[in-house]
Amino acid sequence: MSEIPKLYDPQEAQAKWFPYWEQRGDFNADPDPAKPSHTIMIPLPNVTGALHMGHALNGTCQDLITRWRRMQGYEALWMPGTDHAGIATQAVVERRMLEEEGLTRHDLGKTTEEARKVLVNRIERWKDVYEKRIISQQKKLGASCDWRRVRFTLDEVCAKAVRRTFFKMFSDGLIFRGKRLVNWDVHLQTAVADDEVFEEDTAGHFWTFNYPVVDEAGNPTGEAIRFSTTRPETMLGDTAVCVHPTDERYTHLVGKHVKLPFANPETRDVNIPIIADALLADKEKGTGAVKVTPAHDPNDYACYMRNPEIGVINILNADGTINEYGRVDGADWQGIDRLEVRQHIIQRMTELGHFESVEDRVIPLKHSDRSKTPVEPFLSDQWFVKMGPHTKPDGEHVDLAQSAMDAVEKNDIRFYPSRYAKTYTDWLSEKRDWCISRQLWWGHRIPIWSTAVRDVSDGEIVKKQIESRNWFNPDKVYVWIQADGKAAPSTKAKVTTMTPNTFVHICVDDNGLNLEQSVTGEGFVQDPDVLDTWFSSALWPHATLGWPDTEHNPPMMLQDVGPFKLDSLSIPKWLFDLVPESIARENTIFPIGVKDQKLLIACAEKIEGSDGSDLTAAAELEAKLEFILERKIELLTSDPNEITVCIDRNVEKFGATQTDLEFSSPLGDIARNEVLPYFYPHDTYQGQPHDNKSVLITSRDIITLWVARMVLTGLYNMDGKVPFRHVHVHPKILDGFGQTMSKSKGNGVDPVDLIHKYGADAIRFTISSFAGETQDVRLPISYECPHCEEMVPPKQYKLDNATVVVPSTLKGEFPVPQGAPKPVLVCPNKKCKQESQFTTPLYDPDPDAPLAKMVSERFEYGRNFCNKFWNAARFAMLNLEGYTPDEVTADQLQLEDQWILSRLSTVAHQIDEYLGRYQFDAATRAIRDFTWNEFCDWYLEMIKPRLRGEIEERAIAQRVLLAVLDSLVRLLQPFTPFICEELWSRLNEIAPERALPIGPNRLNDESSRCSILVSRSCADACINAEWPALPATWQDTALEQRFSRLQETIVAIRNVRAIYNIPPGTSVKLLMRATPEVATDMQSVASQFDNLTKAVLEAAGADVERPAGSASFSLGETDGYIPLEGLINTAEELERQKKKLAEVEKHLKGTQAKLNNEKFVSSAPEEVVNGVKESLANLESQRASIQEIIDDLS
RNA sequence: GCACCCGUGGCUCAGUUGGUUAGAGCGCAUGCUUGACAUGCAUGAGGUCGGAGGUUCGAGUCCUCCCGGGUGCACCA
Repeated sequence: MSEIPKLYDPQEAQAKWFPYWEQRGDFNADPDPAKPSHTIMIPLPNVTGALHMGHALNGTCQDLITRWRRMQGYEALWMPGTDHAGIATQAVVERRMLEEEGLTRHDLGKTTEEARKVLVNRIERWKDVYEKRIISQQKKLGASCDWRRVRFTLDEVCAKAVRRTFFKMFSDGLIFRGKRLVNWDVHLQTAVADDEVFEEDTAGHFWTFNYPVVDEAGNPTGEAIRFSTTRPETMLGDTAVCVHPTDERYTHLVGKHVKLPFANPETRDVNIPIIADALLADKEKGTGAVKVTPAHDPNDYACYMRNPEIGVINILNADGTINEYGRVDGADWQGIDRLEVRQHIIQRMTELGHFESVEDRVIPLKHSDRSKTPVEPFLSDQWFVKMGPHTKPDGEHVDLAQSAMDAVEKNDIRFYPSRYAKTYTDWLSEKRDWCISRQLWWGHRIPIWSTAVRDVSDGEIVKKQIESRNWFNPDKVYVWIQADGKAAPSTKAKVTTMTPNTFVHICVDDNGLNLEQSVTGEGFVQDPDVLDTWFSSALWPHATLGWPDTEHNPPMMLQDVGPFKLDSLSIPKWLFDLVPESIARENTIFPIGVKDQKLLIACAEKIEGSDGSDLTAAAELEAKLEFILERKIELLTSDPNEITVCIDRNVEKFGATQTDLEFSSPLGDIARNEVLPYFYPHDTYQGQPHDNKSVLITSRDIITLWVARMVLTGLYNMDGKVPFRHVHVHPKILDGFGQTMSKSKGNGVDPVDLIHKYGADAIRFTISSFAGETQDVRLPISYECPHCEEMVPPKQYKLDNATVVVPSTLKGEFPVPQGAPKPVLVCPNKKCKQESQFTTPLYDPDPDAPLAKMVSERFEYGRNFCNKFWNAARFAMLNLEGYTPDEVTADQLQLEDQWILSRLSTVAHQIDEYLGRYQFDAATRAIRDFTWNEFCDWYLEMIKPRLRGEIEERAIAQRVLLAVLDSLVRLLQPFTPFICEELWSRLNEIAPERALPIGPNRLNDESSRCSILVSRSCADACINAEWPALPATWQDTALEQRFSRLQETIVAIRNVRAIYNIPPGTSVKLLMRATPEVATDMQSVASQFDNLTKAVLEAAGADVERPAGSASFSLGETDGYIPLEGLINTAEELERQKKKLAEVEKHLKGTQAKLNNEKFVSSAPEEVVNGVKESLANLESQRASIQEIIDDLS
């Protein structure tokens, strides 16, 4: 065996064991009817950027559960992947493009379609970089995902599911076209979602104007109606003035009109109605009258929906300039920016005498997160999914939101902690229709082709087109004729009527014909928009398992798997049989699947050319590719099926795409998707009852956006089956100031930096100790000086409206003045005082200069624990010389053995309970306390004499020690997998056969001579080892109580030793007064007093007298005396005892009062009363003892 | 405005259905250089559980109000 270093080296273990697991296929999960399944779908990270602490927490929880279930015998799938995150990713790439090249997306091609292709291409490259980085970060943390199954929301598998779902919903009439006010970013010329908008208080003005009231002929009546606005330019789009129906100032005007002072009668009505609407107008606010601009204000739009006769006028172009409605009476503002037009209008209104007043006001203005510019409310056509009750064309009733609420109501899905069910239900109960179209280029393009029918002859042409096309197949193509002004879809459209002002929308099923080619040029144009990112991520749980393909398992990606053995992969047997031996030789090549009667083969380790040369060397691979292909084909010409070869790392070079890597059988009856029914929650699998556990582990901010939508699409697509049974919501990680961590605040910590400093196990262990049920964890962070590793605390810095975090010892100014040097961190360590850069959102660091990383000392918790555990194992292994595996019987066990086994069983059961409720913090504490405070501090110390003793007692101690250590390594594997695998391999080397505690016998059954520990050989790897199932009967409360009496006594002796400063090497005498039973018990463990605190038990019994000049302690049941003639200061000892007495008397008083209270005695439960009585007796006995000592001393 | 969460020793957090003397880690103090571990060992100090009421034999735990911190959703002419 190699030497065991004193310090655990996490980096070495990480480098060694992750590739080991991956190559062995330990993370792989494939359907196995003999095993129950456990599924976790990763909350897919965005490819926008690298992972942060929140992801680390999220990943740790999932990996913990996955590893735990895997050891318990579940086929545990943790599905990895990433999200294309439409708007966020496109915005990042566009912003970089603009900063670095001065290009907008429109500059990328001559036509929009061309530019679109170029942009998407660029984003794809960005995605490749970050996807890789994200996956490598996750692997560094030890994530045991089935990495063969990595999915991306835009890949072909997900795209199929998206198109099928869209078609299904469309033909069910659940998808419709409607108007909606969006937040329009005039700078990026795109809509931004509500959650991508931030509010900023901006200095603005609050103008009051008036509109003259006119009579029916349009002549002024002399009256005017006053109103206020912060955006005067919207007057161009006013279509009404609104008052409250009970506002007596205005009731006589309702139904009359006002004249827009300078409106152009050629483009619009110049007289607009005065309407009453209680929801819009508020008597108390402003003048009580409000102008209505439906196209540019959400409330006004809602008012218009209630009063459609007033009409809508959109006055803006996409770039924020005013459109043709800017051509007004006496001026032309078309093409001028809205803010400039605002000034013109104020001036014009003033000239015409309609200005009343203006005041300064701070206005909360919505800004785009992406461009940081103000957004404009902008009315546009969007696609929606109906969330509430709906009748499908076939008459069936659906209610997507309701179905998702019911699933939680019926407990098909449970939230942990349960309070989050409320967030979920509250949001769903609004049943607000889901706007699914986004004006972006990066995403799933909406599979709709449309054309407008302007007049009757147009309609006839389109009608003939549709009817005559051979591509029209009612099952694959769904046509929706959207009549003017009608938002909801008609019933399944027959192409009969084709009235003017109609839109014809065609949606094609994924398996339908290629409409793009068929209809392009026929007047049909594909919708330019893409789908909301959440539309594809909502399908994640079933799409990644291959839905809607029922005939093939989802394809897998083999990436960087390295050399592996043929038999280590879970390949269906039938496929295995197909491989000719000549291909399988050297275990280097294995079949991947069959496609179009072609066998796909991957080779991994070494391919020999005919001349014996190694063709797998990376540099040579490409050049000799053709040769290999030919060679293999030639080799197999006797086979009726043609053979294609593909290589794991470079699939695409062989002309195969990811989707070619399909597991499918050439035999018809096996050709079905097994992965979906096995891993998606079903109660049965292959006709047998099936135990599937599945949990979604996520943070609370996406309960609505993501969790709710996964449930409703899951129920909709999967015949009413929920996508997961549990939802665990974990806390958020905040910085030391209590703010969320983010790049823009400069307080984001890169988990990889932490892993580098403390080790992955330490990070995992610390993180899981945070993950409790009460939300939000503060993680104070520091900058680490790159020169001397000094920790530099952060401080907050207010910058404009944002708060950023910067080092507290800083040289330089914020914001950085033009041309001035960037601020730098100055190390506060007097011996260092060197400067360095630091992570900040304020500017990019120079790549060459040293950078202070962000770390947190909190992770020493985990690091120290790992090291402690390492050394405990080290101690055990150093003491295993001469170990022989054999049975241990109950009567061979010492007190400490029985105790540690009782504790072990208790803790193992606790861990199962806690993990089952996702209480990671409690589980972590339990295993830590056991390992450190019980196993190390007491058990190891107590068996040291036996390990140095005679052969027989040494052998028993070794066996029990090894059994406990073995269980401990297993129990810790989910928490700290790397160190456990390292220890496991060392244990397998030293003691391949070791005791696995099993068996039903009670430890305290002295008459039993049955073996309670049975040796057996262990699994190769800890990751696959059996999870400890320790008999609950080993837990022995009485024994644990006996043991704590011993512990308390030892602590009391140590206390005396510390107080009187007795050197560690000096022995003391100990006398104990106790009941005969306790005295006997103490005598039986007398050697431990000597061992643990150098105290020699001289006497124990009921009649032991306190020797003069003794230090004393009283524990209620027992009193102890340590003769310290000469050492003891009588006055000090007296003082100490008096203090103790006062303490005891205080508690005694309270306890007596309780028992004197008749109501307490009569109404409290019996065991509580008995407990108090016991406590009283104990206290009284203590008081008596202490009093006696005091009398003696004074 | 509505909803949810949090406030426990200097710091970060536990505290199960109310029930004997409220716990831990870090930090602090004192003492430990020989074999598992100073990323360690031993001992100790430090808390009227944000405030005020209430329910109860009994409240850190339940109820009401208030104060402070956070989050989500709505709204802001």
